[in-house]
Amino acid sequence: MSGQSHRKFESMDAPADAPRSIGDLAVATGTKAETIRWYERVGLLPAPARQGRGNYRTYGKEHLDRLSFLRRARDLGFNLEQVRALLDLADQKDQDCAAVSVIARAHLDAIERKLADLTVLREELRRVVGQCQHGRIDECRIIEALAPGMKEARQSGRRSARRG
Amino acid sequence: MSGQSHRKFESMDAPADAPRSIGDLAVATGTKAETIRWYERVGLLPAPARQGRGNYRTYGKEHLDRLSFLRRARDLGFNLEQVRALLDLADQKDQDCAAVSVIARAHLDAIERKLADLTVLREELRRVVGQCQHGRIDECRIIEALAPGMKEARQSGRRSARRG
DNA sequence: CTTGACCTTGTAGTTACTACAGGGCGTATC
DNA sequence: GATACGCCCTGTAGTAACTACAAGGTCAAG
Repeated sequence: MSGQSHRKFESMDAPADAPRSIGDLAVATGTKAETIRWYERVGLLPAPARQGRGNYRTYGKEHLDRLSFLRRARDLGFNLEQVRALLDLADQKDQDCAAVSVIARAHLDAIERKLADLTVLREELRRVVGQCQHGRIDECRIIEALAPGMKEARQSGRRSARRG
Repeated sequence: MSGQSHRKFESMDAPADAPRSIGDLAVATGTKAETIRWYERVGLLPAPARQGRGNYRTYGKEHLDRLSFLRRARDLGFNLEQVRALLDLADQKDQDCAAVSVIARAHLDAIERKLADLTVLREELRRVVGQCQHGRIDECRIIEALAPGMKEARQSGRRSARRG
């Protein structure tokens, strides 16, 4: 892949702080090059130096670290606004880290809420699936379970999941 | 809210099959009017009759049922493609309901995978959050957990950058 | 007649990317 | 030197599932 054909920059076996092309950084962090450029455009990654007439981006260790941080936070489910806040905080090394904790805890709470919702949802779907007798549609319990009102009018104002 | 000021159509206390304005339908199903119009535009809800010079949409019970079905399926986490398939199936009442079951089961599987993922994630975040000692950022364990290589970036320490 | 809630259409914004299109650059090989 | 190929560049448009206006028309009450 990268680092064995005619590449311009150092390959991945080179020292970790050697300059890297966007492709190298992409491989090293498991991020597509297009995504990296996009992070730069929206201000999550600083614009790297450009080298040569090709105007190619040249990344160093600080980019690798920052992007790794970003991707790991994304993997943990933080959204980009949160990631941006965390990155800003990480740059202020002499500040109190309480703000970091607040963001992380808020996210943990959100995940726990989502887990609870999904658990309820799973039970309901299990019930729904379990009721299917493989008959014809007009006696299918799945449809019935999904649209209680389609057989007889009934409504209640419960709306909770989704949108979080 | 709806159904007590000078409204054009029947309020929600009226018979369930009375014609409804888009606002009434919105309240009855917990859906925004804009979303209902959007469902119509993408073919998930049939275009209702229009009444009067105002060209207002006029909904009947079949719309209420169909939209309730749609919203309930969305609440259960089906995406719109799946909902569309379910609605199409529900319209073909003499078909076998095995297809419905397949969709529901596939979705149940997806939910179970999502639950497993989220559980892992929660544990990881809990661990991360639990390590915070509320000190300064440059010794914050949360930041460290997100990017082990980053804190040393400008601090002269040198260690090999790991990457999985 | 004015007010104001409601409706209409249409377009653009959201999140977090992804997918091209159309072109330039760098190195290896013939 | 020519060619081939892989990588890079910018810019635009597309995705899901809505949401948020903007600019205007309609209806019923006071």
